[in-house]
Amino acid sequence: MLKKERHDFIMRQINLHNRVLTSDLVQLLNVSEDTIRRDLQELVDENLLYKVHGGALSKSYHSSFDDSTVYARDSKIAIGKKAVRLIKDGMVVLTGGGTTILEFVKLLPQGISATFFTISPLVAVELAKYNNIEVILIGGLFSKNSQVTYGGQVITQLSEIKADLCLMGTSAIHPEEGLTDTYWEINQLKKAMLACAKRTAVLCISEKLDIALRLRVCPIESISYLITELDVDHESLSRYKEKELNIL
Amino acid sequence: MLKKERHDFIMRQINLHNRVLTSDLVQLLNVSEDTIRRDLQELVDENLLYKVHGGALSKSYHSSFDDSTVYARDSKIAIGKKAVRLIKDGMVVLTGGGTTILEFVKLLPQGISATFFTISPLVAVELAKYNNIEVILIGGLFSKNSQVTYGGQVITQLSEIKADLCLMGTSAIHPEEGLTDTYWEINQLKKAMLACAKRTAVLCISEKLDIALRLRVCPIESISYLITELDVDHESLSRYKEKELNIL
DNA sequence: CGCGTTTTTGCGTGTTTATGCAATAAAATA
DNA sequence: TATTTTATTGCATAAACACGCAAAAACGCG
Repeated sequence: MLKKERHDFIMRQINLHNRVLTSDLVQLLNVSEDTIRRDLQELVDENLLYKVHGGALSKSYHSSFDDSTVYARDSKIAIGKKAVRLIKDGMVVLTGGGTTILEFVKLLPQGISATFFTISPLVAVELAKYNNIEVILIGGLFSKNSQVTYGGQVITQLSEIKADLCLMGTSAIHPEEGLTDTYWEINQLKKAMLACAKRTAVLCISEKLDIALRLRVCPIESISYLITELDVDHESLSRYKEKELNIL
Repeated sequence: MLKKERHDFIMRQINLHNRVLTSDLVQLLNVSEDTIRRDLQELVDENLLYKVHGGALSKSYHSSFDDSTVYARDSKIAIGKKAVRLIKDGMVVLTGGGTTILEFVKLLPQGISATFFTISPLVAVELAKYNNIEVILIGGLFSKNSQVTYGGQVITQLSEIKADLCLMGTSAIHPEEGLTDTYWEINQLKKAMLACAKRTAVLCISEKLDIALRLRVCPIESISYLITELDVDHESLSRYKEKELNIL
């Protein structure tokens, strides 16, 4: 492999993941640490990345990333970390859209190998950064509000999928009313997603607990996992605990 | 073997594999290293390839070096502006992916009303910013490299679409060889896209002119519009003009 | 044809580049 | 603080390179 190609490879990794570990590159490229260090140094000289102890970081990552604008980002990261624990190698996972799911994707471990179906283009793009994840984007009408595909075509395609786990964000959850939503189309969509997965995990920041909206997606019993940023023993969750769903 | 033949051989290797090693060429062509180096140097002088220590790389292989700063952005905006002129209210348009298409989308006039099918999630997200554009994302396997959906499912769905216009980016275009590409899946995809649109516009920055890659997508006659950043009367385009396709 | 010129090619020599190794220093981690 | 991990530095080696030279081939032209 030519040096230039190695540099390109490194830059791709950086642009993709915003970071690289020296040790990873040594393995991936099959060269000595020294070579990688020299490569990184040269890329630094060209002003293409930041070098840090253990690897390198993307330059753009620090300056221009609007991660901060995500509402309640810390909570969503906490939720994401818990959700990651549910993912095992070889799984077939179906995900919805939304910023919580997006944070979850960013927290997946590098080497993970799995198949992901998703109705969210942004989630697909983020998932594509993992080499061993197969990404299938479910196509259809694209919703300007929720930034996911929806409509009959999506539901038809969902009906052909059999997933081990479905991860979905939520608009509202209530101990008695279960999962609810405001829009008919999204409601239908969620029903279809639930139907095609063995188990479903609901990612839900605490402020959406105990709310019931107009349309019912499913009773609380249809959900396998409820993931919030709260401690498992937090009192807000007590009424959900009684319902025998796993709380993370 | 004549020098010219050797040069052609080298260029073929480059277009095929995006790279060549000096040592390989020495073996394959049975000449001294010096000769190969001289050959490569001459090809560099003709602006046909990129020379690096150990061999040479294709010029069109800009890799995916800088994701953050779109390569040749100005040219792509110029192309985008021209492409916008083709879009009329009420049209059904099919688009591929790539940065050129993305720039085009950003340049669309606000009020425009149309239906867009696309295989690119990023394009879909961008299109969603227009209130009167209906966006249909065609789903399927998601390609990590080209960031578009591909595969049998995509092609099946494409076959059910009838679009007025197809806009696609290009890897290479050549007056005799037509549209060509390196990857089988992308090749198939482009064929399917062409087949479902009445007319096709190819968005192509000038440096991709006169290049022929391994796999043929279609002859030049199947294309309706060729859009580059160059002036219509630029001499680089003269050989395309003869082919009676519209040049913008 | 003859003869000078240009082109092409390979070889020798010295230089530069790429890469790994080893010893040491610095940083992170426990 | 002790220990492990990661960095730095200098050095060695092999590969790749540049340059000049010379032989051979191709060319041009009277």
